[in-house]
Amino acid sequence: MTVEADSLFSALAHPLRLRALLLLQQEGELCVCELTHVLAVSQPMISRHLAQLRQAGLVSDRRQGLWVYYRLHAALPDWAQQVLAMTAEGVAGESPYADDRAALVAMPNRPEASCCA
Amino acid sequence: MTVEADSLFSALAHPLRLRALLLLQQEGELCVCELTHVLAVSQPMISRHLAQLRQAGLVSDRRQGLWVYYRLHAALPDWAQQVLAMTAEGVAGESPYADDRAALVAMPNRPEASCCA
DNA sequence: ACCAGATATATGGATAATCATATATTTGAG
DNA sequence: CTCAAATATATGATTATCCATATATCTGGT
Repeated sequence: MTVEADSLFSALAHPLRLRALLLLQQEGELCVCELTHVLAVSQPMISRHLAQLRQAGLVSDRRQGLWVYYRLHAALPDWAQQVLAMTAEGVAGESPYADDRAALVAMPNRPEASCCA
Repeated sequence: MTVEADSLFSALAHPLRLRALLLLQQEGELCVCELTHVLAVSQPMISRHLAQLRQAGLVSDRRQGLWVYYRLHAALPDWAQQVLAMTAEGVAGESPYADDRAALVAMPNRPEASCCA
């Protein structure tokens, strides 16, 4: 009941938020600078959309030094997580989703946090 | 590739379209008058949203006498159908989705087509 | 002619993009 | 240690764009 279906789907309705959520679903945790780079948008723009996702209760953020890391919210209902997982899998080969993942891997100077666990 | 993820999720972003699609997912086929009654909106309004779903390739329609029946499009990718099924299951107990199904069952004078198969 | 359904147009309200600015944290000079 | 600069992110405010609704009208089938 915490997260309504309406909130989830209006969040997913924007291409940028969809791409961001699918990335988070697959990567676990990403910082703002990574999302900015991969999605190739301005910093205020990604920040805006992340704020929306945060306010909708879909993601949670954590500050570590200069960086802020986002992940899917732990309280996301199971069905919602599965919706994301299924979508990620369904569109895995398509553009721009496949390119996003490639761009992430290719990104130089990623702040670690998950690189050398 | 026929149906993009973007189209699916922008369709789902409107509460009315979400409810309609979930009903179709569960019921198989419904006519416009049933959707109008259950969702309690004006005829032009439901017609407009159904037209959007049709143009997005999410549903197909079939005329039978006076009535027009809608169903999920047969060409919907598997993952998209699963997204709908999973959502339907996930919100089954919640409002207004549970009420919608109840209203459908309680509706008087439904055109048959699926009542006495 | 009557009924179910579809569409056109106009209007109001929400949503997004943009630029500028603000906050938090770290780094380095003195 | 303190203060200024630099970096990462967030937020205000404005403008533009899109989307939904309402009313009226049209079409297609009986």
